[in-house]
Amino acid sequence: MNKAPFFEISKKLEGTLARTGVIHTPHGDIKTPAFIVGGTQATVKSLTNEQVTSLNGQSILVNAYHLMLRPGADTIELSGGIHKFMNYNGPIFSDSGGFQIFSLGMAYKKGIDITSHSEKGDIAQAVHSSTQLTKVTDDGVHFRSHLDGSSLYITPEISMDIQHQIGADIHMCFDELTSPLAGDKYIKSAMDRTHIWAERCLQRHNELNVDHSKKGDFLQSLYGVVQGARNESFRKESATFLGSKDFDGYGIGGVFEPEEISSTVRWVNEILPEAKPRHLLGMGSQPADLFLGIQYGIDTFDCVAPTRQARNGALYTYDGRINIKNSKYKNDFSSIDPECDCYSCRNYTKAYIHHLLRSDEILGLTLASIHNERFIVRTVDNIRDSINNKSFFEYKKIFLERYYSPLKAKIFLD
RNA sequence: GCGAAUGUAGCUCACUUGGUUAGAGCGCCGGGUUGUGGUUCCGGAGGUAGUGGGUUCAAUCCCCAUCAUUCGCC
Repeated sequence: MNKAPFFEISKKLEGTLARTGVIHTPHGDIKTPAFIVGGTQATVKSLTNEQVTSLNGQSILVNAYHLMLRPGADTIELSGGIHKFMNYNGPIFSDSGGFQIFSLGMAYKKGIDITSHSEKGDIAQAVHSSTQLTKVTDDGVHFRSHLDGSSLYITPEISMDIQHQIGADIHMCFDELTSPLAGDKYIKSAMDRTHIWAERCLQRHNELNVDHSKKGDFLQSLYGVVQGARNESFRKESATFLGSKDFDGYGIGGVFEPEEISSTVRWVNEILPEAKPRHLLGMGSQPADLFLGIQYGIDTFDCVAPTRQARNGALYTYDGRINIKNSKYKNDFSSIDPECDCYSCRNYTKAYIHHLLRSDEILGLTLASIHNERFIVRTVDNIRDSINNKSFFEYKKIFLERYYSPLKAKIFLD
């Protein structure tokens, strides 16, 4: 069972952990650094795959948790795999669903999740809500479907079975995410469990790949997922442990704030094997995330916020974020950003998109999503170019000082 | 012309057997969203209770007049 080279580094930026390169997958290459477009339920909300491709999206990330609930992994397997099911022939990542089970899944649509509670510092509530609807054992996790409340059980092996049935190119290990505000004792035990689960995932994954090989199907890849919250020694321990195992790449989970990137992500990436790609899970909704992540060694990002924010009217411009639903745009017939090359900016005005979103018209979601997704994808593409031509730091300074303010950008420029 | 019903926030309507600061939904103004929450979440502004009298310690509420709207009848 010989796999082609999975990741190749092209250029490294001296004095940083940044690099450019290529991830080779059975469904095409990904030039890195790259922003992986969020397509949780086997669709990038409001966009066709052609639109994703035309805004230069190189790859889509789907979510095993959502897909196992609906339509079910069996249906996707029966259809011929996720690429055929959703008619997307580019590289596809799948997330294990660990995050949903530990945060979203238990309190879906109730405004209660670990992130929001960590913002409020409401540890008791976060811990309470995280223990109410899920039960973690060393073997696996009992939890309830957010769709119908039915009881479900996932182990690392079941997660790999599901992900292989779905059939993406790159999978994530089933991990246990902890609140950054949880106690060290719990963070440590969850991390240790995540490590054992990672070994179990890897073993099952390799067995499943043998099956694929026998059938002549393409081989799938697996990333280990680093945890350890904000604790430096835990993060380093996690990176050391997982880095010694034969994963194809690594996901970094449990990072919530851009300020954590220059600490947490750096600790981890200084240890992880340089020759393997690193994916920052769930981060990348603002330029600072992208510049810092790449500077500290991230190769790929995924984040649903650009499209979610677009659907709610928050649009990126080089001069900062605007809310297109504000009344001041009612009669503004200029494009969202005069420097933007996206389909929406080339063809439509602020006033029109303002009207569509206020009227709850479906096209508004599409035009806004195209703009935001293009803005983020282009920014990562431009950062990649800036590494190749060694202008990274100049580009970063100019971009961030303009997007935020020179004062605010300062915390990201050290 | 006669009779009836209804007039409370921009709109549609509540509540009050008469008693602190008259509420809701929608709309309006603004903010949030990071391993997905389109139809969402969080704030905020906005009312001389049609108008004028009367009864009462106290009226959006009871009474009278008047105006407006709607329906019905001549």
